Amino acid sequence: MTETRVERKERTRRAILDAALELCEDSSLVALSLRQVAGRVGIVPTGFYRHFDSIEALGLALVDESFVSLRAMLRDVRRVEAGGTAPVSFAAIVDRSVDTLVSHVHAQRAHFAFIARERTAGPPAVREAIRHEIELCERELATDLARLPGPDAWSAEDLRILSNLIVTAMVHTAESLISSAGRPEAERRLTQTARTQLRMVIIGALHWRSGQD
Amino acid sequence: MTETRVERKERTRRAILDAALELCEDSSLVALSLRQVAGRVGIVPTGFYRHFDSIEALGLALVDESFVSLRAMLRDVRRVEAGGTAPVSFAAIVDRSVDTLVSHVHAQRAHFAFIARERTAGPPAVREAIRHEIELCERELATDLARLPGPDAWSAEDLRILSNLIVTAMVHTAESLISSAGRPEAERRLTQTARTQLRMVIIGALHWRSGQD
DNA sequence: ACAATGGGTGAACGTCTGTGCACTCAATCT
DNA sequence: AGATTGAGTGCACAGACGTTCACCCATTGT
Repeated sequence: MTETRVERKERTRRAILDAALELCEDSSLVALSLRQVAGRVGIVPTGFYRHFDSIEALGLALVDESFVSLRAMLRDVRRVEAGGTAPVSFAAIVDRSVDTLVSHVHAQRAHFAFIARERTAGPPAVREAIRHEIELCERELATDLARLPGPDAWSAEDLRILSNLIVTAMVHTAESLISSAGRPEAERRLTQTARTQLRMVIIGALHWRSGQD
Repeated sequence: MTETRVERKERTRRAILDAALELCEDSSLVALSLRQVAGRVGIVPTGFYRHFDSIEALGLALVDESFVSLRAMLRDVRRVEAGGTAPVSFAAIVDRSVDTLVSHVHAQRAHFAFIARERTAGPPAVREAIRHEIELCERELATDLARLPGPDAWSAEDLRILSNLIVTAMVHTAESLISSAGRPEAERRLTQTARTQLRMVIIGALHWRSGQD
C-alpha cells in the first residue's frame, strides 16, 4: 500500500479544486457544471458528491483557498514594512509593497483571478464570502496603517476609509495585471501606475485635515 | 393598424434587452440561456434569432445601452464642474460629483450593475468592450482634469494615472451602492466614504511632485 | 389586387445537465 | 479472519439546452 485512504481522498479533492479553478477561468462559477469538473478530473459525475454537495460548496472552498494565497501576500507586505528598525520612506514602502503584490499575483494567478471574478459574478453565497474576507483585510490594513508614523490626525473612521481606498486600488491593479498576462511592457506600466497611485493616496492622506479648503 | 411593423420589432427587441438585463442580474451573461430570455419575453426560442445572433451579441448591445446611461452621468458631472464662472472649491466639486453618481446609480441600477458584473465575468468580447469604454471614460476625465486650476505640475502621464485611480474608486463605489440597495444608512455611509476618498485623492494629486520624499 | 417580406410558430434533433440508485472492492476496523 | 466502510462505478431518467427546418399570415411594396 503506497497510499492511505484519506490521502487518496484528499488527492481527488485537490484535483477537483484545481480542475474547477482552471475550468471557470474564462467564464465563472455560475457557468461551471458538475459534469465538466468530474470529466476533467477523470471521475464519474456522481463521484463528485463524495467531496462536495454542490458547485456552490466547491466555490466556498475555493474562496478559502484563494484567501490563503492573498493573506500570504499581506504577510509578505507586512514583513517589508516592519523590516528594519531604521525609519524608511513612504516611497520605499510603497515600491516594495507593489513589488510584493506583483510577484504574488504572478505566483498565484488563478487564485487572484478567481477572487476578482467571483467577487462580482459568483453565486450569492460566494460573493458574500469574498466581500467578508476583503472587509477583514481592510481592517487588518487599518491597524497596520495606525502603526505608521504620521497618522496622528487620522481618526478610526479615516483609517477605515483610507484602507478601503487602498484595497480597492490594489484589487484593481491585480485585475489589470491578470488581464495583461504575458505582455511584460504592459505589466511594467501597470506596476508604475500602481506605485504612483499609492503614493498619491498616501500623500493625500498625510495632508488630510491639514490641507483642506 | 395601431403599430407599424418596425415599431413592433423594436418593441420585441426592447423586451429582449430588458428581460436579459433582469435575468442575468443574479448570475452573469455566461450563465444566461437563450431559452430563458425567450420564455420571459413570451416568444418561442427560435424567435430570438430574428433579433440577435447569440447571447454574446445581445451582451454587446447591452454594453452599448449601459454606457449610454454611464455617459449621461458623466455629462451631468461635467455640467456641475463647469457650472458657474466663479471659482468653486474642490470640496464642492467632489460633493456634487458624488451626489450625481449616487442619483444616477439609483436611476439606472441595472445598467451599472451589468457593467460592474460583466466587466470581469462576461464573455471575452463583452469584457473587452467594457474595458475599452471605461478607458475612453478615463481619457475624457483626464482632459476635464487638465482644465481645472492647479494642474501645472501634472504631466500627461500623471493625468492618466490620476484619472485611472478616480474611475477605479468610483466604479467601486457604484458596486457597493448597488449591493447595499434598500439600506439607506449603509448608502449614506458609502456616500460619505466616497466623498472622503475623492478628497484625499485630489489633495494627494495637488501635492504631487511638490511634497515627495 | 397581387406578390413579397419577415416576425413569430411548432415540432424535432442531438447533446448536456443534475441527481437517484444499486453496485464493486480495496482499505480500514474489530 | 471477518465485518464494515466509503470512494468510485455504471445506468437510467427527466429536463433544459442550442439549432435546424418548414411553416404561418399580417404588414408591406408594387
